[in-house]
Amino acid sequence: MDLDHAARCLEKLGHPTRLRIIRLLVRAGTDGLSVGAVKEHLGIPASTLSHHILHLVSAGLIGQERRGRILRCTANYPLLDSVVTLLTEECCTGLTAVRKRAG
Amino acid sequence: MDLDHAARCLEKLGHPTRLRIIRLLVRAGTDGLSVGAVKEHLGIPASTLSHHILHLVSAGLIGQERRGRILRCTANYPLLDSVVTLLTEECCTGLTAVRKRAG
DNA sequence: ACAATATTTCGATAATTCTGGAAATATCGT
DNA sequence: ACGATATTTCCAGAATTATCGAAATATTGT
Repeated sequence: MDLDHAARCLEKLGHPTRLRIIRLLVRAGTDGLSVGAVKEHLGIPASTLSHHILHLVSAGLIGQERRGRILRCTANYPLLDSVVTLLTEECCTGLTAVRKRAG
Repeated sequence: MDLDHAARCLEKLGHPTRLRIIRLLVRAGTDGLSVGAVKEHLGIPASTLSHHILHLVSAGLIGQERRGRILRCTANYPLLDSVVTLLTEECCTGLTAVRKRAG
């Protein structure tokens, strides 16, 4: 996970709709949710949703597995973890110290 | 820190140049760096840099303090912490469990 | 007032992103 | 084969973002 890859992931996460998709999928657990279920939850047009999901897939943030007509989406927990880790370690060095200082 | 605000922050962090700026400033500590110093480090035109810095300031990710001709930029550690926290708690619930399960 | 330094604003262009209706594709059950 | 369901792809338009040279602004020292 280098800085450019992290930037690409953060860019994808940095859209309200996509962040909602990720939140849904993360909360859905390892079974994930179908595209249709996500659509119901968010109440947005199918094509718009499809585009956003494609963004997330392209960055590897979610995975997909087809089960007949249904396409199941799951959060890529390890990758999300890597992004958070880089943001914490690479970019937030000293954060702990600052927080301690601030109380 | 609601989801929309987090998305705005992530969007700003999701650009290679801006992520480099943040990394520089975080590593520079609470004293931060001047715009010129950042420019030297990254080697990009002043106007381009200025725009990116404006993005980061607008999201509150960095703060600025003028000292004569020099404009000192500092990372907003608490905000960065909030973003990481939201991404972890709100969007990565179950991550620890998954990791434990995976070994 | 002037020259030098630091940074922003202007202005213009190119590129990318977002959105969603309509049509296409894929799969299923009958 | 057909109709229904699930999802994507096509297409277009609107909006936003990225880039950077040139000009403008602000500050300092002399």
